[in-house]
Amino acid sequence: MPELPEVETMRRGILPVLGCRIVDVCDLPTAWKPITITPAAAEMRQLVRRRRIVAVERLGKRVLLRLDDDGRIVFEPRMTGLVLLADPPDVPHLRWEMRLAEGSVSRLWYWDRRGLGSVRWLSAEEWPAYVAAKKLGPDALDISSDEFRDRLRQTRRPIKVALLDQQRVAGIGNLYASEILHLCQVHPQLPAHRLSREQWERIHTAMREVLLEAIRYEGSTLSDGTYRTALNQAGGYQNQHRVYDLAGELCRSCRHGVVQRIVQAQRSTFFCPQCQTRSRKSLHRATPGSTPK
DNA sequence: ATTAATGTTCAGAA
DNA sequence: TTTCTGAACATTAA
Repeated sequence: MPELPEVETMRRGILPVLGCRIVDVCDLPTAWKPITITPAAAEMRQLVRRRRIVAVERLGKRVLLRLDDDGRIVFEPRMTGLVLLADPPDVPHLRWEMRLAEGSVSRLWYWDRRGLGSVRWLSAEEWPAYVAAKKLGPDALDISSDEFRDRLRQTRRPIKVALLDQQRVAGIGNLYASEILHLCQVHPQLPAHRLSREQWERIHTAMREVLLEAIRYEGSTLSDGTYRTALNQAGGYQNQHRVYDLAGELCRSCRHGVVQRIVQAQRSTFFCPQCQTRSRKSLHRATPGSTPK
């Protein structure tokens, strides 16, 4: 479940590898099916040994190490992957190791409990082709309001489902989609192609606010505790959630509605039926007594 | 003790 | 073309 804020926190957490030289990389043996690591160990080793790490980047939910030959090592954590500099949660789920020199850290690990994630090396030429093949959209923190609207309004799917489409905008996952729509008071079931310009503006603003605030708190560590920072610390944004996993609780914004859980595209959506209106009209801020029942 | 729920992406079906 | 479903996987709660 690492989404943009969690992956950005990983990126920032491993910044100490900037400028380091790669000594070696190796797959770590695990009791279960190996994760996707390409190219295979021997070839990967040849390709990255002695290369220097010149940038630590992120696109959507992926972390990238750019090397001095413009090749890239790409981590895609999917559900339970972590990029770590120290103190792995356990040893059995360590999947891959990089040894480093000429800097302040000597090891970087990829850890993945469920093993759905991957580690890849892509040449300078392969990287843009990879992004094109995946049809990855612009990063949620880079996209302009106009492009955001242009890309998202071209579907009849519910806005909540559209926000999860990484080909339209990259980085939003199930948790933050609910939080974003709650902040801007847009009903999650509204078809994307029917939203007003004003609503698009509000969603774009809320998207930036929620993601940036979640990064400030170093992401959300849910009750399963899987997500950790690069130094194996829990994030803090789970305590700031307004609707996610809070079904049945009184809405913290309007103090009127009860948070609902519905299912859209086989995923949980949480929202407040009182303040997330189905109307396209602009917001009339809830005034005391104006909304009986 | 078996079953359901969890969450991201992709292949394949409707 | 677009949208929907199921599989991949491991762990925990019911």
